[in-house]
Amino acid sequence: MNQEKILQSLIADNLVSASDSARGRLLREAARLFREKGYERTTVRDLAAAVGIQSGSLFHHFRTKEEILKAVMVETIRLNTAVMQAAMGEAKSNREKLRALISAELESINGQTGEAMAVLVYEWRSLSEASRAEVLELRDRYEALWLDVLTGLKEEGALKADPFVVRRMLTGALSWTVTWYRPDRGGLTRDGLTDQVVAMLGMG
Amino acid sequence: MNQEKILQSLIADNLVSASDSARGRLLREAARLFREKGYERTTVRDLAAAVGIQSGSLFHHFRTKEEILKAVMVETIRLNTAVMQAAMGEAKSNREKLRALISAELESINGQTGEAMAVLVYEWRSLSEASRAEVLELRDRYEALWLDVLTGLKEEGALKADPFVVRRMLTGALSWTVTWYRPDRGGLTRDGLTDQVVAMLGMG
DNA sequence: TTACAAACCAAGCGCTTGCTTGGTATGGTC
DNA sequence: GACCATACCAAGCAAGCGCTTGGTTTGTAA
Repeated sequence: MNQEKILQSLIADNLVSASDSARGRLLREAARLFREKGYERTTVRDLAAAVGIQSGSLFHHFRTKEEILKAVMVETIRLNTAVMQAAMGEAKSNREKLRALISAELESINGQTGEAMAVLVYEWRSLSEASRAEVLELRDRYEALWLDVLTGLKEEGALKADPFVVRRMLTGALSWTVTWYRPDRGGLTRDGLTDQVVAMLGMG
Repeated sequence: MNQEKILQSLIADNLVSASDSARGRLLREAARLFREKGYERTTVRDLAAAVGIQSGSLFHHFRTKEEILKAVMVETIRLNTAVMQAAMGEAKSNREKLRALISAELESINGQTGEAMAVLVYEWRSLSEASRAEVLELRDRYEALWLDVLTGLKEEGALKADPFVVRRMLTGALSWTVTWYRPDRGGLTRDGLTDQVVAMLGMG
């Protein structure tokens, strides 16, 4: 699988942690807890218990609790940016690229990295000013992928509305799916959901 | 103004607090602080300082800190449901009703009640199970307004996608505007933004 | 076997938190 | 003038918080 190869190379470059490492396991549990209870309501004792160590031992791996939150966010953006770039690489036209982006973002939000993506959306206020800047810079690079495609579609005349406005509407609509979309519980498949979004934009 | 009359009658029925009452002032400041820093990071000392009293005096008006959060949410939903019903009452067709709903929700999110609406979206995890149920019941009544109109449009053939899916996409897209839309800072007016959303649904 | 760093534990410090308590000022009612 | 409810203050308690500390176990390599 392509996504697996991307993950491997990111791990090799030390840009994200392997999920079977101590650090990776901690970050996965942290994402789960942060999403479930929120960052502030999750204590370092909760985090430690989730990976089976004492609370003090956390601070051997991370200097502060906030650093854990930042790591969850940074690694998630890195992974998803790489996955997006790969998904787009296979598409020829801008229409196909847009569909690939929508599908990939739905996968990010509702798949393996879903919990971390929710943390990214809901918990940015808990970051310090410095960490926020760092995360935002990565986020900007991710957003540039979208804007390139949408601007292309605008120039082709396929899109009438402002690319920035459309991207922002899509950000809200797609990230909100995390609160209601359950692909397992019958009904809509991920492809079906992607179809609906594309149709909503008048690009079916 | 019509909205003012609605507010007056809700105040008379004791369903929302007058903004010049002690309770109303506290709830307004609470919404501001909860949105700005998040519920957990806002201390009762912050809240008390914002209205110029001692922290202990808060508990003369509310039994717990959580009760303040619940009150912010409950009163906001009550007000916005009433405003929505009024906005829809003036519309004839389902198309007009949908436009009225979108416009009114954008107003809720980006106008006076914007801070409270953001709290409603971001802070529900901080509610106890009991409070959450109470808020959700009010929320369901609010959502029914949307679903009635969207289902009507579906039956008329004006809408192709599933009403539930469309409503959920709209919920995400519209509530997300709070993070980027600044009507004061030039550019898009509220009407212009409403136009773009309507057009996005193929109903321009 | 020795040496040493990484990973962890047990205990608890210092601080902040939500909330309680006992008491006081104010204004209206009989 | 006595009474009382409402709104508030000043002080602080008990619990929980992030994080530190000093010491122990575990894995690796010479």
